[in-house]
Amino acid sequence: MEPTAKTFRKRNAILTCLQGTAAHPSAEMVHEMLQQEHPDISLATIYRNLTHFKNQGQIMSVATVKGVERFDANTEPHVHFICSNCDAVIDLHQIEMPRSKDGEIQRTCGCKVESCQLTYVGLCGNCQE
Amino acid sequence: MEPTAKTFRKRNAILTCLQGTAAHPSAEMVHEMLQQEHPDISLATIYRNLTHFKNQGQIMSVATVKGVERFDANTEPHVHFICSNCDAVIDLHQIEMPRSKDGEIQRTCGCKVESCQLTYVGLCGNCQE
DNA sequence: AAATAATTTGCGAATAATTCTCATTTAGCT
DNA sequence: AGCTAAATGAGAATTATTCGCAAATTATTT
Repeated sequence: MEPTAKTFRKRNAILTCLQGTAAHPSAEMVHEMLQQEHPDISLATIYRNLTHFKNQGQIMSVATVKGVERFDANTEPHVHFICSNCDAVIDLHQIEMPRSKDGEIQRTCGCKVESCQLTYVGLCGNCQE
Repeated sequence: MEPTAKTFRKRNAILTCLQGTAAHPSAEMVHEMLQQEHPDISLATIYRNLTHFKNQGQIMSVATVKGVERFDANTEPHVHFICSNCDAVIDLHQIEMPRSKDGEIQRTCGCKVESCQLTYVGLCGNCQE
């Protein structure tokens, strides 16, 4: 069965939601954001599709903030900042990722690198007063 | 009340356990590791003391792997590798942390950096066959 | 050393995030 | 329309973590 425009309406809504936000939302946040458009969408559907897209490589999990997983439709490696007060997850596009050390890691410990995350933690502008 | 040798026997056992391992264990893993020494120790005590030490800055949470928080008694910033197959958390002492960009982050987005984590994900030596 | 106060602990219940089951719906194909 | 496969909703189940409280341990005072 080939996917068409009408297929997977809610599934697509979830991906579109993620692509249209910079908030790096959790499953619950996506659920809330979709209430207008799809008031009957189930939380289970959100979770199911988030793992689906994650497996497909269309989204990635960028962090677990206070026990809650946060997602990003931008799968290009980039740096994040997490506010330990308000739990905001913010892109730091200005900061560049350190150049890949995959070869060195493979050589020194035998580990095969597939991805890399650089995350700063602290207080965002709002939470500093 | 001043702490003495006899005080906080189980509390100290938990810290010692963390200091003596490179496994970056979860609460449950610490619980298992202490079974010999303290067969009656409760999981709640592990959790309580892990948060206690974390608040004191004596340990830190280094990652959440498949929904489970992992701890490290080495609070010096250093790089980690997480195996997505066996969930091992490995120190990459050879790889250096990128030099602190705190000033640049403060300037560009107003965020005040308190800590930083660099984490590689992939397959460890054992899990590559 | 006994009495008292403060802290830590064990146990089991409570919470919260996530996953699972299964019946129902929806979409695509004939 | 009828058939098949995939997606969904609802609520139950699972899992990690926290909480409440009484009992135990340790420290402090007498």
